[in-house]
Amino acid sequence: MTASSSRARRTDALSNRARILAVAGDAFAASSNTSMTTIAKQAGVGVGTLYRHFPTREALIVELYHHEIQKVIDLAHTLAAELPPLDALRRWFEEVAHYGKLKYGFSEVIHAATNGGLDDKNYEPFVRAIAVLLDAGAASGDLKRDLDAEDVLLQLSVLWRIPPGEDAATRATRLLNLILDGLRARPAPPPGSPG
Amino acid sequence: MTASSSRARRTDALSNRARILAVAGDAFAASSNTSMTTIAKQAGVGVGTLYRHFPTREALIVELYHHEIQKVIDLAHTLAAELPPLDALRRWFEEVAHYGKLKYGFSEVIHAATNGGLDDKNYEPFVRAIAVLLDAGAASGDLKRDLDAEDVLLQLSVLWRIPPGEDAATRATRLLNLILDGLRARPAPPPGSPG
DNA sequence: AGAAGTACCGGAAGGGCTTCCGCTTAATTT
DNA sequence: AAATTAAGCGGAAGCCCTTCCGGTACTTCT
Repeated sequence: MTASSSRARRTDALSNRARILAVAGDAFAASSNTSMTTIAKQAGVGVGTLYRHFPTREALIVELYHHEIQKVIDLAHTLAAELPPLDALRRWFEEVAHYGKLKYGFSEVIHAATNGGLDDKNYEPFVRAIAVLLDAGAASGDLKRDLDAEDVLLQLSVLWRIPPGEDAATRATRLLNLILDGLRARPAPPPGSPG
Repeated sequence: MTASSSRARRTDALSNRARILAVAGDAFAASSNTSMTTIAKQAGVGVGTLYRHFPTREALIVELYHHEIQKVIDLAHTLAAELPPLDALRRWFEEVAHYGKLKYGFSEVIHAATNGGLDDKNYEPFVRAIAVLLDAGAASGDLKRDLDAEDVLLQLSVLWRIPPGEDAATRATRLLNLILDGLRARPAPPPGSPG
């Protein structure tokens, strides 16, 4: 059922693409700001070819971490099914913060999507994963009911903008708690409290 | 008491600096991503001169909006003194969001500071302004007691990363509410509630 | 006024991202 | 097997930010 309109992709194009991904994986692992030119050179192709396959630096990165991103997205669904809503949310946030620190594919997805680039292919599943977690919390009454998944995603993006340093982990935890508390349903104030 | 070590600044340097600032003000107002080269050209100086006066693009922007930034910082102190803590905080956040949208000097300050650039000259007053607001809230019991001003600043930075669009204002408000709820002191859960 | 000293200027140059387009060559047709 | 066609290639070129340094021209001293 694959819509192969006219011709199949050329084999050299295929192998180039694969080689670029392999090289880029190593390159970014070594230094996260390796230049496109360098990657092209190492892969033995011209910049033009690199850009034909990945129209943007961010596109390349997103493609690279595609699998890891998918794993995290899947995790959201698993957690939502297996844990109490609040725990699920917290666990997932922690996972996101962790990955965001190590690799930084997430950060790129958010940034690209947030800044109008990138089609929804990568962004939307992320949003839906959050929505699942939020829905579970809304159903159980632990979370507010009118939460917007994109809002939450935006808040999460703060987690990987924490400047690196020895207290980074502590800050991440603190911020995570603040975010979570913001999402939690507020108990009604006791009657007769000062207005 | 000014430490004028050897000589006074040259008059051409002074006038160049002033002209650059004037030109840059207009240029950024017209298009926030005007290039340094363009600004230099419009100011009738070489890029080298531009960079001698403002070692970085962000430095130029920060200097440009210095006054506005100071105004917002002052406002924090005023509000803290005049309004109930929660109202003061909300009002101030709204102001920050507003300015951040219009100009974007703030965004640059945060970004620069967050990414290790920029000395504290611009960053610290911002943090202290927040601290004042937080302290007032802690004293009145409306806010949590152990809040970190830098954490809150980081959260605020989300406000000016909202993608522009017709619903931007709505989203800003929603996010602002989430952030505020995260900062508010949580009433103790009623005794006997499910753990 | 003239000379000396140096703060400051200007723009070439290096490195980055991305676009463009003439040429190559794999895939397909005859 | 030769011819045809267009997918794909490569790298020059445009624009950006920033650095560097030889030359200029304010200031100051005599």
